[in-house]
Amino acid sequence: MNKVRVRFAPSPTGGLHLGGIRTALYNYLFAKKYMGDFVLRVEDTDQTRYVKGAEEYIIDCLNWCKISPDEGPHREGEYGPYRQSERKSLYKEYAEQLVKLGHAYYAFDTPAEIETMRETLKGQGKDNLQYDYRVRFNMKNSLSLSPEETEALLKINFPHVIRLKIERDEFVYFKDMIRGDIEMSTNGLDDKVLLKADGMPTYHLAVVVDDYLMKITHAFRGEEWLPSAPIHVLLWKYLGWEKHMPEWAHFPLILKPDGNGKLSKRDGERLGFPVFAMEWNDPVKGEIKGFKELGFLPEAFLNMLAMLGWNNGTEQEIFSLDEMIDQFSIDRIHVHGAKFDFEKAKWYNHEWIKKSSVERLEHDVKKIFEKKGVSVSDEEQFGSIIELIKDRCTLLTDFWEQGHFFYNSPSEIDTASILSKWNENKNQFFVELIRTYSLLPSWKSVELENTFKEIAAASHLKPGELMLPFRIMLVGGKFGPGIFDIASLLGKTETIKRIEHTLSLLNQKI
RNA sequence: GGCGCGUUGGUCAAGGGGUUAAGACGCCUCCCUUUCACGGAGGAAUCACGGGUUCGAAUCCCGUACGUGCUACCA
Repeated sequence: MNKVRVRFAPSPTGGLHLGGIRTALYNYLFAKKYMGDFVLRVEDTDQTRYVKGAEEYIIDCLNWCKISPDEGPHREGEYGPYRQSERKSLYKEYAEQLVKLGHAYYAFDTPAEIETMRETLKGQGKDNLQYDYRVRFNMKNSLSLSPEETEALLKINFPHVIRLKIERDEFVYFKDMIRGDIEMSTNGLDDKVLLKADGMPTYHLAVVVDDYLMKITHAFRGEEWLPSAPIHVLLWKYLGWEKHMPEWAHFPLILKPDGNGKLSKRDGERLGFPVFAMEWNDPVKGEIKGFKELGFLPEAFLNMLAMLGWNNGTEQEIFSLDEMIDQFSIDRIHVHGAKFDFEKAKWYNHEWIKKSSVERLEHDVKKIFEKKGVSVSDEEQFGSIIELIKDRCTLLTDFWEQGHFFYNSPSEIDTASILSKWNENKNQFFVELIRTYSLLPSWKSVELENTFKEIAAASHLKPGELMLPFRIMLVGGKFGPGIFDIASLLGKTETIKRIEHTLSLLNQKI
């Protein structure tokens, strides 16, 4: 059996969204499972939609997700070039071969003429406005023109395209690895343009030629391609490559969480969640944040994406990339689309943060702190802080909210919550606490707690009544992990400083 | 409109003739915690509809409805 080769073939037209990454992921998983190659092919045949920087961005996203392609424009293999625009001359050759074989023809119609044809059809009450077997002999093409006329037009380089001649009343059969046997009539198909007037191929020609030349064994793509699959199957046949045709699989779509339709790039801003993997600097709309910037771990992002359309049949929901490679199978991919749920996406991230080691998180969290103007000097303390708070962080960015008070003393202190039940006894307790704490030989969480409780008992106060004030003194409000853990990590000097500070605030207010 | 593909709680889903129809997210209650989370225990909530086939259908067949995709010199 041939070596498995799959490809991810995005168009460099802007940010890479969820669906794109998932397609890349499934391709990657399949390739790695069968020790095959994962190829990146840039489908930049539409010059009008080309966006500068999009290609590099796509590669950056794949790298962030750790599903980097084995071959691509950034890493040439033996099947390059990997940009379709650089393969332009190849396609023409095959398109002309199809003309010679009688499966395609030159068409010289201007856009206006095609528009007229559609208007006429509409006028006749037809609702099928396609350029197909019903109208092609009335149009200006090498089928309706004499060979001499055609030759003359080609000679003066009259703008033209090459169209596939779709025969009527034929049936195309093919097998989809997810959906099984599929049969479609050619009657609904139009004579697709194969080669555009600018000499660039359309997707239909390019995908077949490139998959053949790049020795692709399995062609996976979104479900939106299913209706045009017969065109591709026909092309494989007409070009005489039928024996080399890849196996097909069409992935279900990712749908909008609210109403209807597939998730689009616009839905993110409308619904308040990211749709791109990473921040995309749109030339028109400016910066659009991605999952990365929002604080997602790539492991979680991929895990979430994988489960949106696939599972291994067990209750397991958390998978590492390696586990996914091990467990993946195309036939367990679902056949229907799934609505994207941002809440569930966050849940995956939370799970991944909880199970990640300090070593794994350190670097990312440090960058977030640095962005906020805090430079971490004590690595060991920082690690302990991460360990202490990671269970309460859903996003990486939550580490700041949960941990900033270790580095900055609270700018606002919720004295109101203390004041309502404040009295001289409590004040005395904290004065005594400062005195005792400052004499403490070691500064461990348990000892701090024991000492605290002993003094409370001696003062005839319930520790519970004192812990909330203590918490507010140290962090400013009613939040955060265990208060003695906080004090322990804060250190003696800082702890005492914060108690004194709040005490003086309280005295002013009484 | 035509053609294709779908349809299990609000969402993601397991299940493919006999099940009390798993599990997860979210929501609610309680426990733990004298903060908030985490964790633990419970709860509400589902087989689109109508016909068949069958002793028996969420599971098979047909129809309808609904959803979704395609119907470009875009991918």
